[in-house]
Amino acid sequence: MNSRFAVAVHIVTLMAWARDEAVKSEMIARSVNTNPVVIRRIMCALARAGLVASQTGAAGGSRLARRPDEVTLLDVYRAVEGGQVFCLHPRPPSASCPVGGRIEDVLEKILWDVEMAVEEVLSNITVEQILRRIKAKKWGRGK
Amino acid sequence: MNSRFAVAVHIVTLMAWARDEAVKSEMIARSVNTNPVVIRRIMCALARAGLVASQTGAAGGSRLARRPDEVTLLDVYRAVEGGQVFCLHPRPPSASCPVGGRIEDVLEKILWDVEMAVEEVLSNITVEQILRRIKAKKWGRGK
DNA sequence: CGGTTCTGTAACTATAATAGTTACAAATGC
DNA sequence: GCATTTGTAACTATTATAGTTACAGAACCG
Repeated sequence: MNSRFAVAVHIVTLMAWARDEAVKSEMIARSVNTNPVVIRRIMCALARAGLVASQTGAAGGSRLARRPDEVTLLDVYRAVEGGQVFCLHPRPPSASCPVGGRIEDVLEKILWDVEMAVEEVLSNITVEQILRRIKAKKWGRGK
Repeated sequence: MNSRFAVAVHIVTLMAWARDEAVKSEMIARSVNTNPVVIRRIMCALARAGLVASQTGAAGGSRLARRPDEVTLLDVYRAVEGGQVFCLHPRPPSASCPVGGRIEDVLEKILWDVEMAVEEVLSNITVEQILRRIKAKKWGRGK
């Protein structure tokens, strides 16, 4: 299990919150409660996918490259997550067994269906919606 | 990523294939191409969930505890997989940030929706169906 | 220009999960 | 009683993840 997806959603939400203002990795790191380099690594993946744009130098930082309602969680998922939720056997099953020789094809189709179901859910949530949900939540300013 | 789910499906399929005959971990290990202890560990999880029944001793082995059409992949998934597909932040976000203080609730709901979608797909596939799909596949007896 | 402030990235460490392995006690059937 | 098989502990190897330090290069500002 890894938390890259959760952190990536946190990042894009912060940038949507900041509107057109550039956000620095150090500020994001404080909000996420981690190291700035961890943020920059994930940010880099988001930039490669064209979701955010970063600028080096003084007054640098990152901002969303698209409108928040044009970025879905599927975009974010694909940007930071390698591939599949589940994986197949680490070593190929025995080809001389009637089950072992054919199970991989069957499993592959099932894992594909699972993957599609996950992506369907994620594709229907935009960063804009997340921001709205956050703003709708009561917030007494923690400590 | 882990392959426990794939191996567990392989195991129950082999047992469905074997009908009422007890299958030994050593035979399963050959088909899966791994060590018998790896099989027994996963088998143990399946037994704890009531999906299979094992017997020690000579002429021992394991068999399905229910009919193949009464075991779904959701049962298998729940038996061998701890919890969620994705997870939240490793360390709690800053409570003093308007986004950090509220993002976890929002994310939790989303991850829940994803989990439900995965379980929905898995709950609609039975071991019986897997066995049928395998039998339907051409098989020239590998090497 | 020169200093300051950022990002991008390499390199390293620590931690944890997974899989694989050996070993053996306890259970079971013959 | 003896052979066989599970359940489980203990250990190793490998890998992924996260966290950290360090620094080159870009960009702004005076």
